[in-house]
Amino acid sequence: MRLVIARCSVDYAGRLTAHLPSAPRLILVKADGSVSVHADDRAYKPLNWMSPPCTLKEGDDQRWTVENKAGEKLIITMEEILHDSSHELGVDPGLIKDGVEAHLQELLADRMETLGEGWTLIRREFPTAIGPVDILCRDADGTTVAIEIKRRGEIDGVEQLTRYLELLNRDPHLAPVKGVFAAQEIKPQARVLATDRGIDCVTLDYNALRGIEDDKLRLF
Amino acid sequence: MRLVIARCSVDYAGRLTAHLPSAPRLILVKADGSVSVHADDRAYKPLNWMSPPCTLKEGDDQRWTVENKAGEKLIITMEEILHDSSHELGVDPGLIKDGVEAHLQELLADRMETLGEGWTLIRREFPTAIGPVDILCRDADGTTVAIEIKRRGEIDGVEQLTRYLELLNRDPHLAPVKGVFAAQEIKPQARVLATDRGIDCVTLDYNALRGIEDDKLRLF
DNA sequence: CAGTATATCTCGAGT
DNA sequence: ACTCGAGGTATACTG
Repeated sequence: MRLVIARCSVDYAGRLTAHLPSAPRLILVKADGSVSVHADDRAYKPLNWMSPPCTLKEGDDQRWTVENKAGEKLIITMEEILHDSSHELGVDPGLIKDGVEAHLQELLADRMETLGEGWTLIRREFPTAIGPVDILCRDADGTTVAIEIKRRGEIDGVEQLTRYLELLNRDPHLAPVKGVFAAQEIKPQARVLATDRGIDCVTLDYNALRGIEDDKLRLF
Repeated sequence: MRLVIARCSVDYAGRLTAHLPSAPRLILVKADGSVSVHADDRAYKPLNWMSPPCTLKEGDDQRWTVENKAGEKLIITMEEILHDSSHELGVDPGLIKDGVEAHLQELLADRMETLGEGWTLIRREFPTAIGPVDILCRDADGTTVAIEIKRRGEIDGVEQLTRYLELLNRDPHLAPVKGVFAAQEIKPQARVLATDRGIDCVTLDYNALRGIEDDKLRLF
């Protein structure tokens, strides 16, 4: 990892064209060849960047050119180098996450009765031609139910579930298939759309589901 | 801007919980108080971060705690400081962009005849209850047409246009309203869905549109 | 390789 | 404060 603090101007030409007028900035050159240009605010997003794989050519005229295979170019014109240091970091062991959609899916699949007495799992990630349905199950009456799970339930998720339901209901072995939209939080617009389409909405309590799971584990 | 290279472990507790085992990393502390943790790969996304506004408390036990108003916490446990430097950068003049959807919309609105002879603009950003339609116009027959413009046309855009068309066609003053999905590039699946719904697809040539515009400007 | 869904998405505009 | 849409989205995963 190379850290350069420099007064520079930057031009990007690729999916769009963009220009940064001259100012002092941080330029990060990483071991994978990627380059990013940061201002002194905003944690997440660089002002400009080139994702790997890409190659950096350091011209003798203070002009750095970073290019990728698609022909996108990032040109950094150095006007004054204020700091320049390099550091060996090695490969990062990576992030361990918890609480995402995958975990909600596992937890709910393990406790279908959360949705109602007598509900039973058919399978998780039920495959269809347009992608896997998060959970396919049966309700107490034996009716097939497709469940779409999101952390935050928005309109896109309802559209997605609608497409799955259309497809599943064409299969005479499965039809009729009902829909359940399950999320930790469901946006009002998504709820309205879902209800309008006869899709039930369920708010999932992540901590409660996890608590149940913990209790289960304690039994063994 | 403060640059710290350190062997550290990191814990985030907020919208999810996440843990980074001990390894050498770059920690960026910016003038707005934001903090980000970078590995030696990937230009765009930090391993971990806290967006502003937030406050950093540097404990005496090598433990940094960054917290925001929502109670999200980023805890960095420093094990070995390998580099630590600070730099004054000042406020960045900011990015100048060109070529985004807004510009496509302007260009197309100025040259409706790109879509066919006799096509006329009604208005850009035509307001509806569920949001503005990019362009509302009339074709050569006088039929109302709603246009959705994207840089890259994917399924979401077709769904969005479909919702607009449903709504617009309920208005007897406008109905029947046809749909046109216009983008620099249209994904095959989006094209299939659009065609299936009777929506025409148009590929926009940004450079050609801009060229026409440049010619126009040259006349004055 | 392309297509799809996710993201601590971020960010900005509009209400 | 909230919602909605756009992003050079990036990134991971699946066929």
